[in-house]
Amino acid sequence: MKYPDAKEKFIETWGILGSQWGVNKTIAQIQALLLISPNPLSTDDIMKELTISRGNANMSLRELLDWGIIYKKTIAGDRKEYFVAEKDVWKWSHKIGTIRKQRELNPVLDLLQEIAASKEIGKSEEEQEFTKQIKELSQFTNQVSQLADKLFLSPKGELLLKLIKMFI
Amino acid sequence: MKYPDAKEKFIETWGILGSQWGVNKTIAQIQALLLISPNPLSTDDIMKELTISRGNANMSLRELLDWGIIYKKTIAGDRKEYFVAEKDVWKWSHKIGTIRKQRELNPVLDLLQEIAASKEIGKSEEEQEFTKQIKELSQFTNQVSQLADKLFLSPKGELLLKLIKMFI
DNA sequence: TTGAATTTTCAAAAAATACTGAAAATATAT
DNA sequence: ATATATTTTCAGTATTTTTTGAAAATTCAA
Repeated sequence: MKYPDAKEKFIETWGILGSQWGVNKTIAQIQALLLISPNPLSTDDIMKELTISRGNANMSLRELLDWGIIYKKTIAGDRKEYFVAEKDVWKWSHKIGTIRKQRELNPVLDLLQEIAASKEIGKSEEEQEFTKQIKELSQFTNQVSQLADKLFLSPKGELLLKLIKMFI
Repeated sequence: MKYPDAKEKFIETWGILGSQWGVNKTIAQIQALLLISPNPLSTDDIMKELTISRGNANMSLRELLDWGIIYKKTIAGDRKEYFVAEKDVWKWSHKIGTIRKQRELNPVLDLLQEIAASKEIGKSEEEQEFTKQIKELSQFTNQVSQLADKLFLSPKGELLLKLIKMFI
């Protein structure tokens, strides 16, 4: 596969992957584009490359900035704003993971814990099964969550991955 | 929180979580409903409980069956089909993880490897940066993927989680 | 200041996704 | 075989999500 095809296919595929996992396609594609770009790109560059509107580009860039996985960059003597991606895979995946865990998973974990701890739920077969399942789910997700936190908090990842490999 | 509220909130929240992660809301809600139900439920039970159409219930149930996280159950002397959830958290999350990895992640991993190995990509600054980023991404995802496989392959999870905790 | 360049906003349009409901197909009892 | 219960299908509809594009706001150089 030659470069232009490989590039297009990568951006396209990254967009599809995003949308399958709840990330807007354009947002994922802009990240992909900036990830592989050796220099900062302006909004116009991005609009042209992905054939999207200014509004869409602007909103998507803002979201990527909010996630902290792209940065603004000014170029001397140029009024336009330019953007660069955080290129360290570990850093940006860490940020995405942390934010999504906090925004989307934590509310569920909190609800599970609240229900699991509730004294108001009775002893009928139905309510017992409910409590049992919620407790198991709560315990399981806490374990996974802890593991994720520890993975993410470890400085680089490679280290831990190697460590884990050793023990399996 | 009393049982009916807790139940409703759990099903609702599980549906929201699903849709944030690319799983149809109804499908997630049906799984939630079956997870906490002490007895098998019929299509009509599910339709009534979630106020959804027969068509929707049928299609969603089929998908959950395809994933292997719910099962059909017949009740003697009753013509209707009933459904039960796989209740072991480790088992059903393992199945979901495996299927989604295979369907959605593997194509991306394959593409990354193909590009990373391509001899057709040149030496311009742009193409070098491209190859570099693809290689890093490929290496990183392979590590994560291997870790995930090993986690999922370990018989129960608890074991490994404890092991990991020990070494952190 | 003024005005041109640039960015932001957001109502409206388009696209993607999910859901309904009734007809068709299938299964089962008599 | 026939009638009845049950399940499946899918065209049409509704809903949600995404995108556009042009007006408003902002920035900045002269």
